[in-house]
Amino acid sequence: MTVTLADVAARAQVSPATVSRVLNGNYPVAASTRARVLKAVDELDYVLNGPASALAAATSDLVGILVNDIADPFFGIMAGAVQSEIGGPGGRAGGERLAVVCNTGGIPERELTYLTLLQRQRAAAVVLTGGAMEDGGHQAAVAAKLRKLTEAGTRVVLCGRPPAPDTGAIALTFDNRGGGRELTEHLIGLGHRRLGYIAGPEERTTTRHRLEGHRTALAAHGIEEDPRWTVHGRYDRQAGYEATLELLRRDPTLTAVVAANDTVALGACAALRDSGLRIPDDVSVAGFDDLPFSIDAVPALTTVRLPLAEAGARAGRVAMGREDAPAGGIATVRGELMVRGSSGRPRG
Amino acid sequence: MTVTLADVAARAQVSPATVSRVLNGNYPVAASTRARVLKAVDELDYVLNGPASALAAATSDLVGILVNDIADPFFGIMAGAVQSEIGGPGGRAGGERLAVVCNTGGIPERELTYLTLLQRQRAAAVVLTGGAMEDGGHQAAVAAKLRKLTEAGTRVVLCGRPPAPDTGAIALTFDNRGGGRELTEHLIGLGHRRLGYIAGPEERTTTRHRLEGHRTALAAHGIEEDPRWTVHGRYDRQAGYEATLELLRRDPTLTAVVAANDTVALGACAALRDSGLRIPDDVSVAGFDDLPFSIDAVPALTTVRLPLAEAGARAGRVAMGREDAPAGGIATVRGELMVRGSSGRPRG
DNA sequence: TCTTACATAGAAAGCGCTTGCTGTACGGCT
DNA sequence: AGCCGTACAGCAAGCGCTTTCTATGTAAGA
Repeated sequence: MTVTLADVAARAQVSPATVSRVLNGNYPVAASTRARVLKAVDELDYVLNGPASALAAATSDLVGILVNDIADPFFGIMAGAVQSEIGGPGGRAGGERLAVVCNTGGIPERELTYLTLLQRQRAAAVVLTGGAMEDGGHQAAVAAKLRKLTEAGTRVVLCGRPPAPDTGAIALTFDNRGGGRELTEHLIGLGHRRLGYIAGPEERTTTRHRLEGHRTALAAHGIEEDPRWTVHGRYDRQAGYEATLELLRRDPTLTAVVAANDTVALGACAALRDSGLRIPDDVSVAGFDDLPFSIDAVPALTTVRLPLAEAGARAGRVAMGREDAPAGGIATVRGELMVRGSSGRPRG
Repeated sequence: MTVTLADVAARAQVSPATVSRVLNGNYPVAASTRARVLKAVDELDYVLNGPASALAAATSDLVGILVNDIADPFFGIMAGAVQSEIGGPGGRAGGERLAVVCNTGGIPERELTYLTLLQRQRAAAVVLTGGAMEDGGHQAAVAAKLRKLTEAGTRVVLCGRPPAPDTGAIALTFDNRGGGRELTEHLIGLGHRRLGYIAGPEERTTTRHRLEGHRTALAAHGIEEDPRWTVHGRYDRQAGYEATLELLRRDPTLTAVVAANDTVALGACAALRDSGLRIPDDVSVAGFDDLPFSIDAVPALTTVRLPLAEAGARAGRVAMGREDAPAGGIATVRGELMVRGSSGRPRG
């Protein structure tokens, strides 16, 4: 049998109530008593029963973090930052909180299941990172779930995700549209007029917003877009590789390739190299996110830097109520254009 | 007030016991009754109270995964694989389990705190990934904790970590020593005799084992190592960059640089390039792990591929009792040498 | 027809903790 | 000296669920 509060109480010659109060430190206990209790706890190697405590107190110290792909540093960086702020071990603030990182794999139903699981655990807060799926029914279902959570007192923060109106969720949204526009404008400014675009999976807000930004820039400069210039694919290297080959096949005269994110851009670079094209002399390449490895690409990747760690940290603080929510519950986080070696003037 | 089991019972005109049994499906319930209960659950939007359930049943559906750095794909890939196997949402197997990814940041005390937190939550299983710290006291403390956990019925699996004897923990250990040896032998085989080594942080098993492998190879070929050829640093790009400059400063005649992992190797490449040296013509570079971006380095990185996803998946299955533990509770996972463009014959 | 067994459903006793309320000293007042 | 406020400590009632044991209705066996 494991050691219980009562065992500690018996050994310290006090009531269980007193032990509980010593452990929670939310009620006056005489120093001598406290010492006696602590000694007993130590001697018996007592560990609080989390579920019992959560049940009785109707609160929990679990914080959920939903990510699309935990193996992708884009999410890893945000998740790590959130975690560092929620006052888990190492965080100075109050009680120890346990961060639960949930990997949805970008699968709508999994996202919902995890939210239910978190709701079941009576999570103290939930942070949803990354773009949302655009399937109508799913969005409504998620919104309903989020509303339930906030109503039950769980703080919900969206990090790098569009706002979810009327759910009580706080949103720190990335300005994907603005970043996309800026990036493409940079290329247009260099003289590019024929730009391929490798978009992410369809039905994703991130994908759509970045693409919209790209198109806005084209339109603003009177560039008519050829439908063949856009290819959709997953957010991974291989998709970038294949999409680039496809782009090249469709229109070998392209002078630039804009990728939905850095990982995809890396695949694009590989495809271009394998096709005997030089970067940026023959074709310029641009990514998005500015993940750590982007600067190590050769040539270094021109991209839009998203302050992932900062945004994650802020999301964590907001989730813990340690920082005020932005006005209106919505804040926009801007990206910063990073011009590097992979983009240059088009040939000729 | 939130909806409770009793509410559902009342609405379905059955006892709470019956509702519980329908929900858990571990006791015969007439089909008609079950349907009625399920209907009530649906209508009331009932969500089980996790803590209460865990308390009463003395079990929990939480599975902990400890990682050193969640922003590092090395850990992200393993964590994702573990998670995909523990039967969380998406996993077909039985109950929904919640994976708790805990970021220790490589800090000993945090590791311990997280283990206590997991113990407090009565986690069903715990997977510890990556190398262990070699601080004696800490190791003993962790071992004691692990023993407690296994004694309490929590399954403990070490993934990519040396075995912890007498703790009841199951170990899937990476053959870092063998990989390190093979890698260096490859370079020696190419003709290198003056090899720099950028090791990871000291007091880490991974660091030590890889370095030992390297030295074993040198010794086997009668190469006397110059103490100046080894530099320690963090497992990140910047550390690799700085260490490489330091190495070059100490001995400009080095013809190869072996890094503790791929990320460090990338930093090394950058430093070499910035120093006007060509890879591999002037200096060969090698990494370890074969993370996804390694193949995109220019030239592609010679490295040792560790089957992170496979190991993680296996660890997950073992943790769930879905796969038998290896004989003796210890299995060694080998790496595979990947020879690519970053290594070549030394000049001259 | 009466017993024996089986399939379900309910009653109730906790699981280990928190917390509102109720003592009980003790020191400082008037 | 008598009273009250303060500072602790304990009692006991749950928190919402699981599960053992018991009760009941029914089908099968004698």
